[in-house]
Amino acid sequence: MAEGVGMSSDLVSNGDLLADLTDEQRAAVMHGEGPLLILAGAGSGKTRVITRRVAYLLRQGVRPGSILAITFTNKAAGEMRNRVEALVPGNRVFVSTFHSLGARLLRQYADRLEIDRNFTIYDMDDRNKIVKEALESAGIDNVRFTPERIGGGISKAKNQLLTPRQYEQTANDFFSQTVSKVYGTYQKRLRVANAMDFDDLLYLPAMALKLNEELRRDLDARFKYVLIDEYQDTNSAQYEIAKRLSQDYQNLCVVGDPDQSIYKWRGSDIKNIMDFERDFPSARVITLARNYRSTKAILAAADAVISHNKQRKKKTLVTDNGQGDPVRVLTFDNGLEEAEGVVMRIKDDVQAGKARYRDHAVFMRINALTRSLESAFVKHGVPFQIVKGLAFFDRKENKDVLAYLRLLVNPQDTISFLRAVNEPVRGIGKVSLERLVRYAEENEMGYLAAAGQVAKITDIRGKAATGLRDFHRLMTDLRSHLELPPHELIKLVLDKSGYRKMLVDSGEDEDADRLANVEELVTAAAQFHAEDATRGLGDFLEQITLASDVDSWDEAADHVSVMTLHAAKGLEFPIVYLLAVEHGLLPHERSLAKEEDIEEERRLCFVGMTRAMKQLNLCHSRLREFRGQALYAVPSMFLDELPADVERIDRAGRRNQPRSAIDEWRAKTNLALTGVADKNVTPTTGLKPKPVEIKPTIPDGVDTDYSVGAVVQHEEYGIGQVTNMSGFGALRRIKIRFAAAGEKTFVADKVKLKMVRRK
DNA sequence: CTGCTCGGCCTTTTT
DNA sequence: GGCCGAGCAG
Repeated sequence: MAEGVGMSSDLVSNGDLLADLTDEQRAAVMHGEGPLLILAGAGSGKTRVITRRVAYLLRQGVRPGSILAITFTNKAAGEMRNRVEALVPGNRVFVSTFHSLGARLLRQYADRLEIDRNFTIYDMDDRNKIVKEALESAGIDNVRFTPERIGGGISKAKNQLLTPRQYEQTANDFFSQTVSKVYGTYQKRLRVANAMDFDDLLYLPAMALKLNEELRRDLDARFKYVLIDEYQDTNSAQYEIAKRLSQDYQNLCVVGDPDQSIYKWRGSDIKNIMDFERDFPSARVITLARNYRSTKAILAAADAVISHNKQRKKKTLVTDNGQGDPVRVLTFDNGLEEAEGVVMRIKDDVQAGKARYRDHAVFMRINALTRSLESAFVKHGVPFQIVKGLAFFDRKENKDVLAYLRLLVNPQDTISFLRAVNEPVRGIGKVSLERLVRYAEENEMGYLAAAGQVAKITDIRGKAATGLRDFHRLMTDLRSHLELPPHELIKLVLDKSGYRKMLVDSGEDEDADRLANVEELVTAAAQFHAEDATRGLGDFLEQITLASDVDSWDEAADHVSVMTLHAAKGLEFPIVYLLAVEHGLLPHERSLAKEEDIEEERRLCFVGMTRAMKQLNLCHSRLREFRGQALYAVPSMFLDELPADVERIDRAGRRNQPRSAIDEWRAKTNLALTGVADKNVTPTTGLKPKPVEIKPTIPDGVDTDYSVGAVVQHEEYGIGQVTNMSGFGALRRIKIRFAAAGEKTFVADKVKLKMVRRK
């Protein structure tokens, strides 16, 4: 659940905005004009304070249009918008992330900035492809540095507002010099494709505000009040935007907590918050130190850890909450037992009536660790949602269809052209495409336009030539329907491109799943259109690309939430499990070289710990499987920093457990695990625990016991019959044929159905 | 020239 | 476990 949801007072509708606030909170809400810095410790009710402040300003007569509120995720933006509207009905304030704001400004002021407003937003995959092309055209063999690393370098440069030329001046090591060699080419390639990467969405507006005084003045006057949440995680570009929007009207209110700065690696600069008073000498500073979220035990533990950071202003969180359960450190033998142990504990809790599934969250440092958990959840029939990296829109089939759509909106889009042109197969191979690209570049035209002139490209003949001509005709035809609502257009793409036919004809199970997924893409677009019919295909695509991981998180459903520590920022849960608190994972091994990086890892740990309201469990294993290898894992240094009164439970996974694979191994070899932690027992000699056989079955318990043939009732479409089921866990899809609406595919976990007749 | 398959390589965190 | 590139068959 989001921060503050637990406080009933947030449900005040149109009532007194101030009555239930502390003196400090009230001061922050009522602060009039001028810069304001709110240093808000974890759990101090900051979201609530910003929301109330916006509502307060509105009640004071400030026009909604002159308020700009910046949040860290689109989800947080939506929530704030709704809460403000509940407090001050009829007032829609502009709440957005920095990136969405940037995209909006770029499109709105496209003419003044001389850009094409139909630009495509490139995600990291797209970015890396462009980097790769740039590396190739610069003749740099990408053996030394991966496109990802180079792309990261370019990203950092842009976040620091360095132009290719400026960056060149600062490049004094081999890596930066390599980055410098492709940075300019990279930008050119983006512009040719009429594409923006994530960083451009900040870089270009920041530059425009810096260099175009007229535009700056306009926007400063338009957004007289600017509020920024999570200010400790702003980078230089975001800082520039904030500052330039707050020169003539210095009503800039920033909220943050230096102890929760966890994005230094992507350019965020803790100095922005530390130096706020220097940037705005008239700033008022309000500190919110009282914590309303956690028990004393949890706060003491979190405080003990974070106080080991040297680069830090000392501060202590206090709470009136009770002492609560002791913080637990759970030690497991291996990752499998850890996953099972955590899931079993959660299940026990729920079955004992102590908590609901939705009260639990499991955090981890890296996405890869979610996999073992997923199996355990499925095996024990515990409902869960992984707030994850590999999301719905990242699946191949959806990316393919989205490539068509992007190319429709922006015919210059090179990456999307290359993705869509031979999917389904049209007999256009690598060589023909290289020739087409060369032709397009020589004639300074888009790839799609070049495909339209394929007759002029003498070295493309036969199948490839026909395929390209067909593809160009297809896109021309589809483009004439661009004004259709997004879902209609997607259907048209699926039919006319042959993509649907390809999946239907294939007969592979996997392709049936894919078909269900692209059908669901249609549903998603239809929903998008239903929410606001004024938004078109371009808006749909933008929303998908700019959506953050937590945006897809369903906080209302009764399931355990699983996510990375980064995604957990800003959330709170009664019971929290932190997985794999081990040296090399938290702190991550890539951070071990520098003390300042370790401090960021410690802040990350702190963020995770302070999400917990009632109970906090820190888990680690003796053995960690990684890349198919089992390695001995050392407990994290952060565990040593905990206060003495934490409860340490060893071999926590043995409770309620069948004999584990490692127990069997131990019995067989007659060795005590702890005594042989050295090289003569390698994973290949049998140490690697055999995974307990886990079949991807449907979780039992929850209402997912539909089967093909069952008759169900849907609240919107009425009675229907289940015609197909596919996938499992969160990915489980159910296909239902309705009398009136025809066949629809749903996510089984999400769809609300009433069983009419079992099969 | 195209398209499929197999094997080697890498793996933090994200808008 | 997943992606890319090399190698091979049509």
